[in-house]
Amino acid sequence: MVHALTVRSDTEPDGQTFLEAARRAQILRATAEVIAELGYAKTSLARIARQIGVSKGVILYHFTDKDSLIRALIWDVYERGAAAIGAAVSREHSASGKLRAYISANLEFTAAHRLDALALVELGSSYRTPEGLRLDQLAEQAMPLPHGLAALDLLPIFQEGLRSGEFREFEPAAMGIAVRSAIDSAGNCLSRDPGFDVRAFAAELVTTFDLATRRPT
Amino acid sequence: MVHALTVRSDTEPDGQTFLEAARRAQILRATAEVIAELGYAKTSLARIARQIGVSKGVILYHFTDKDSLIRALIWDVYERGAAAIGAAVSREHSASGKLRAYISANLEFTAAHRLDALALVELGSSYRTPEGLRLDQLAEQAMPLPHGLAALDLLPIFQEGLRSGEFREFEPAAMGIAVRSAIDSAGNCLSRDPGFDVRAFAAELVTTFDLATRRPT
Amino acid sequence: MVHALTVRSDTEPDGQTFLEAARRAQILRATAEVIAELGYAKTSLARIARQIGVSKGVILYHFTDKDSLIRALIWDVYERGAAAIGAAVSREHSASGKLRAYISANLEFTAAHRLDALALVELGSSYRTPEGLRLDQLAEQAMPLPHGLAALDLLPIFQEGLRSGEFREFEPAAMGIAVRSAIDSAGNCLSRDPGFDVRAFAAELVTTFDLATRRPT
Amino acid sequence: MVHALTVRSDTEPDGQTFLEAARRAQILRATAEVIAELGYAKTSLARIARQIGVSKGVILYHFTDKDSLIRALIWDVYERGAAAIGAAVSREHSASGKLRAYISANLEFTAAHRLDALALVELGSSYRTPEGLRLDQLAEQAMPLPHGLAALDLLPIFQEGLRSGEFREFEPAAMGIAVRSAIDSAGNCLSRDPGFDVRAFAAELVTTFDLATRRPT
DNA sequence: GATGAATGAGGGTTCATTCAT
DNA sequence: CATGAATGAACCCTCATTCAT
Repeated sequence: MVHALTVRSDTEPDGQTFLEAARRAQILRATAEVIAELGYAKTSLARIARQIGVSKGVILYHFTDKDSLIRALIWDVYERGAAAIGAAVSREHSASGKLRAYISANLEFTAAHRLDALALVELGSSYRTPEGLRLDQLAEQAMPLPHGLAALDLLPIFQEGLRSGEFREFEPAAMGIAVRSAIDSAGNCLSRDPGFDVRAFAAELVTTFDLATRRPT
Repeated sequence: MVHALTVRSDTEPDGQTFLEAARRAQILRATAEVIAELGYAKTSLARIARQIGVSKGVILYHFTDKDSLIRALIWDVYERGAAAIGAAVSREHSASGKLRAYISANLEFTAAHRLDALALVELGSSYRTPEGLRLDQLAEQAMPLPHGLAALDLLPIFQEGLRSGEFREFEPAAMGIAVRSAIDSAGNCLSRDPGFDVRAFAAELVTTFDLATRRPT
Repeated sequence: MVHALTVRSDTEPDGQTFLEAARRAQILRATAEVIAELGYAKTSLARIARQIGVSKGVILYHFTDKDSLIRALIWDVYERGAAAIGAAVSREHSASGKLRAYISANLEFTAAHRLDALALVELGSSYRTPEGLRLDQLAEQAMPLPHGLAALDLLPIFQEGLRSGEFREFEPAAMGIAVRSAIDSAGNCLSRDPGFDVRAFAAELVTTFDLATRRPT
Repeated sequence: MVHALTVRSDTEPDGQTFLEAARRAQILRATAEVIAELGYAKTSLARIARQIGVSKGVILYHFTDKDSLIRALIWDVYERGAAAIGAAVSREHSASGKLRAYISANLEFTAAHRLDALALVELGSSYRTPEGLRLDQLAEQAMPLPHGLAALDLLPIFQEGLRSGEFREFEPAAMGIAVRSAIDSAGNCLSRDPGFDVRAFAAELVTTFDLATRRPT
């Protein structure tokens, strides 16, 4: 017992307790659940607390702010998503291969982490920082994002394909918008219809954007 | 004064005064302005009233509810949009022509009515009915929508093209999602970057989805 | 009735209704009461509202902020106090006469408006602006104060008496502190002991500081 | 561990450990620091704990209450102040000498222990017991105060001087208020202007109240 | 001795809504 | 028609305090 008190083997390198980390994870999960179910506008700390069955204070004990809670969730999902997508993309060597991998990996992540994906899409459209910035504007500047996030950027892929002649001539920015918005729609579809087949949808998108980008032979 | 209240000699066929209609239109416009500028979450009746320079009560006199105000705005924009788009689509006779017209007309409407389009996109992602339904879910069931809204439905176009063999084989629902989400993105782009060239974007989308849907020769 | 609706004779030149002004005054009074009784730290909007028997919202309807409510109270009392004191001081022509008038008028105001004086003293020591400034620091810079407030400044009186030789040599700033703090103490005394004789106290202070400042003959 | 808890071989006569006393002193000091810097209203246990770099619990382990912590601080400063002042006063034999000593010693203490003096002044105006009593009211009844505190009482000095004819006729209570409030102002001045010259101020006050009290020759 | 975790009361504030005028 | 006034619920947040470890 003295041992336990002094050695503190329950302290992690990053200064967080096991229990602390578990609580944070639990809260983040509950937050995603509530956002996915009710939408961000109706997501209150009280509602999140009720989801877990604790008092409101618990949340503010583990996260300084409502805002920082939301950002932690964003970061958390981004990080895991970017890692998966980045890995898949970098396994491919042609631009069209990378595009296919990008779409597939994105939707694979959506399928595998429905709740997170849903929450993120909802946040993408409804969350604003206290200063009024949207999630994507935030990503550009204020919030330090995981390195792998670069993997979420389509432009390098398009530029590579355009340079190599693999792709037909098109405006990369516009195509990027089309691809991303299609991908993000999957989350919405899922929330409307739990039976929505994300993987089938992925296959359709892959073909669609393959045809839309490839230089006709 | 009692006179004015009861006789209502200026009553229109549908039971609305001229002035009444003007006020409603003014309020709807102000609502769109505020939503476009601040986002739906920060759109309060007080803020809308301030936009016009009247008291909050005015709004609730003309609209029973905040919710019914929002629905009226949605209906209003839908109606005008659907009319324009429906007309453009019906001028075409081939499925691919209709698809091109659909995309162009949509974005033309966005370009011509930035405020309305912006507001509608914002509402599409952030608004929920008191029962928790989203705009599109609402469209499907609860709210009686203008007849012309069917014009917003892509599926008939796709089905026609698939039946006639003009289009390659694809899943109409998935393609519909891709097209609609790409179109709706224009509103977001516009709100983030006022200089965003909607018509150039339209041209890109037309080509993109033409290539994506046409049966390869 | 039509008359009443259209003419709106109840609107004052400054844009405030009679009723509005009355409510504001009532709220200000209640605020002073609560501050005087419980101290600023325990003065909450809820408590003030309860004092009047209305809901919290009423207060925030008439005053944007808790802070602006407090400032309105400060301004209100200052203005009336400064007017009275300034008038009394300017009726005198010698420096020592002005000092006597200054002390007397201050305490006369305290005696006549116990609640206000008490609240102001309490605010002087406990209130801080959201940025952390005290009342006197606020007076120096941020808040536009009534013109007559200059009347509250002792330094000109001391400087005049020193220049004319009417006063002995002393440090005006230090003497100012002594005089003001003695005056302000009356409020505290009053709150501790409702029977405290402010006017007798005033007479003592007049003599005390007369002796302390006059050039000995 | 159980051992350490039960045996307490390092227990002092008054039941306090050496370490215990040191912790208490450290906490009291931190409390004074925070109060002096932020004012009593913004002084939370969390803030005090952070000042030392410990958890909130530590404070509540050593002091049952926030209130008892504050009282302990008051007592502590009073005790030391009263000792210094009492000693200085008792070295004088004339009433006027004692008054001069009283003023000088008070401000000397303020100058020497700025933090403590500042905290005490702040508490004097902002602290209230849970029952709503102010510091001075508390001193009169509720809190057992160090014996030496009587040294802080001016009345005996005044009464002595009045009886002996050394002082002119005046109301001792009123004069006491004037003197004490002037002295206490030094703390405020110090917190507003760190460069405030307390000793010069002391000299001014000594002269001022000497003139104000002495029987004119 | 000390910590981290959790609670619950209360604070200020926003806002849709109601109502008398 | 329109306004001003008021309400009450909900929201985010702070903080003293309790408790198991």
